[in-house]
Amino acid sequence: MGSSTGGRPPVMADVAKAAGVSHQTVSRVLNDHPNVRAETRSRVLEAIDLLGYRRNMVARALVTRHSRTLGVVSFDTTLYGPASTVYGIEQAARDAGYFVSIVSLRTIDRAGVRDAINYLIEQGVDGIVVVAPQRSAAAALEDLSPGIPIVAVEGGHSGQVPVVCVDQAEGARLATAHLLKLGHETVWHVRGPQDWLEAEGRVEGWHETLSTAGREIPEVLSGDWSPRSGYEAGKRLATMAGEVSAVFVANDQMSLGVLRAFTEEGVRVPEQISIVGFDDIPESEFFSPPLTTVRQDFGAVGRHSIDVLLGQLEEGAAKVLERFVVPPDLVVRGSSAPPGA
Amino acid sequence: MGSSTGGRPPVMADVAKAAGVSHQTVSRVLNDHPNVRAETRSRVLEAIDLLGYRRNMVARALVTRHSRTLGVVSFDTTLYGPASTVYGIEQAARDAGYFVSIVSLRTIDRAGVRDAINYLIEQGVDGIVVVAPQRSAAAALEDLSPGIPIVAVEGGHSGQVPVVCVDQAEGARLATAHLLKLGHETVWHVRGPQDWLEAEGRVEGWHETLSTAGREIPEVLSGDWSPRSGYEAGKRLATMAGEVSAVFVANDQMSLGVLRAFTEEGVRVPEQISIVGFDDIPESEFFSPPLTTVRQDFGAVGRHSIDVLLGQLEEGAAKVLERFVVPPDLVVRGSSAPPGA
DNA sequence: ACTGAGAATGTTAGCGATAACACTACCGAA
DNA sequence: TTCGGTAGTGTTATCGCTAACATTCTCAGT
Repeated sequence: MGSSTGGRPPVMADVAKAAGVSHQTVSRVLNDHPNVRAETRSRVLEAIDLLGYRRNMVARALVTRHSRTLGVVSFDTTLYGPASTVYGIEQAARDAGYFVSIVSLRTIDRAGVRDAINYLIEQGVDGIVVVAPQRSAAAALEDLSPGIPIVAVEGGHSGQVPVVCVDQAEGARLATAHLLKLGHETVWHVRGPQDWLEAEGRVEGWHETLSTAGREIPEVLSGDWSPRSGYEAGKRLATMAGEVSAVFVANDQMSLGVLRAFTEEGVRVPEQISIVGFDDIPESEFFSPPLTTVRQDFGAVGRHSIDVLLGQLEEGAAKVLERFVVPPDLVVRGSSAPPGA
Repeated sequence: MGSSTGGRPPVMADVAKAAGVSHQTVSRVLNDHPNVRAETRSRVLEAIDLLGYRRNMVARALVTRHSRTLGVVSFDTTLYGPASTVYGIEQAARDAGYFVSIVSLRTIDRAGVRDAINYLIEQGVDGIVVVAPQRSAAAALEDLSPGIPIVAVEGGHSGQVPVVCVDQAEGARLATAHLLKLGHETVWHVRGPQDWLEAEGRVEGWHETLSTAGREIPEVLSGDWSPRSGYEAGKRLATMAGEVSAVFVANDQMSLGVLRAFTEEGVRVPEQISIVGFDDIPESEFFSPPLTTVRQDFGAVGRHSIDVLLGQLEEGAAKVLERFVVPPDLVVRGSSAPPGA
């Protein structure tokens, strides 16, 4: 590749010299300016190819004040939900011609989120998506230095930034109503961890559906999203097998734990107890029995968050603080059936 | 925040004026140069705080020629393996004071990988980690424009770049030997997709262990990592329940599918057939029965890849092209037992 | 008091690109 | 012929920072 540039990678001036034009003309070719003669353009392109020239985006970003890079702040991208969301965001960003820089927090707290955001701003990102599924993370969005567009995914309606999220309460309503419609007297619930907004939303939808239907509202069991915590909840539910006929579990991983506990305790699903999960991870279809669950469209969440972000970027700060809600779907499989079936 | 900078974000010169020093002194404070009087330093820091100044890393990168950003090229970061690897890389990079820019490919082919790498180089990353678990991706590393350190994770020994990976063959040996030791005559295998190096490595270790032990080598079944493909393989294996007593499945998701198929066909695990998986995803412990599997330490892979990359960065190109292998572990659970137990 | 070595600070010159403006052709209309 | 408009190109300034060198200050040793 690079010849006659003395070892160092070629810069625009080298291309200009090789093509016999000014560096500005090279810049025009690179940026598709209309006022360049076709012959000149091809001569420049030839020189670029010959020298193996690559534009220095850092220098470009310095003068244009745009890096065409977006920042993403997330939490534990090993979990299916966050991983899928981040993937969706990355794909949507790239389709829009943007790069993605990721900061994956180990623990989420106000300071961590704020630091991550500052870190990204220093790096010169044009906008930031914060995947903030926890109350404490959402809170961190309250005290923000303005000046850069931010979108929260799965965050609360903090009022400070636009939010894109799946309608958790609606998903819980679908799940609970499905079980009631099958004929169950009431529905038990294994909720997610306290600090998570998604867990709250699911409790809310479940609670609302039961009370609207005038049903008894059982004590809520708690988990931390992990299969193990579901297993523990399942052990407790198994001891109450007489009074429990249907359980709405706040995610699929915990559902797996509940199923395992039931299997160990000889509780048959769905004959004795029906189970509905949440997320529709790829494994759910192959649980024993296959899990009825609520599917979230993470790809849509990613795309919308990028849409909103780029909207802010292009239309300036005057943009309305929207709240974009993606509807979930119920996927019915073998883990739910009429009581005593 | 920012006052007296006329609306625009403050720059170093603004801080300098506010502190009554030159911008160079501000730079020195920011870069922890020794030759700054303590009193001056604190005056500068005060001004920084007062103005809400944030250093422009883009300008800094332009002059230092280092962005302190690393690029990661990956494939389908929704899968547990890649997601965990990327997470490990990101954490290790941040601990080392580096940012991470991610390009997540939808499909992996030579052109895609090369474009992604060029894309990242243009962006000014200091080095690149390519998570290239497929043969075609590894091939893309052959024809590389040099000039920037690259490390392959899970890639083949292409000879062009250093590689960090888990010893797949060793994991397969552990799994197969475990089943033989339990007393099984031979071990069947459900392999991963053709193009994947990990799938090849696992086949290799399995095959080698069987032939070393002088056992018959059964026909290999194929899957694509998905639970569904495991399910289909499981259906076939169930029809041969008489002659099959042990199966080594190339990942945990497929193992789940196999388990599901066996459950449907009334094949009991581990009484009739033992199963060993690979990966140790968080769900495996709660399968029915809990899955014996091979654990990969993705965190270690991430850390080592960053180590190698930074090593290249700091010690120049003279670095040896190493191959760093992380050993896997066997995790014994309920899905494996002596034959006919 | 004088000197010289270092510490502490300031000044100038880029990094590699784009923006803004200046300039040269060339065209058709007056 | 003269003029104005526009397509095509070049020149200069600038983005915000650090490197390199220049300068001033401080203080011990004579």
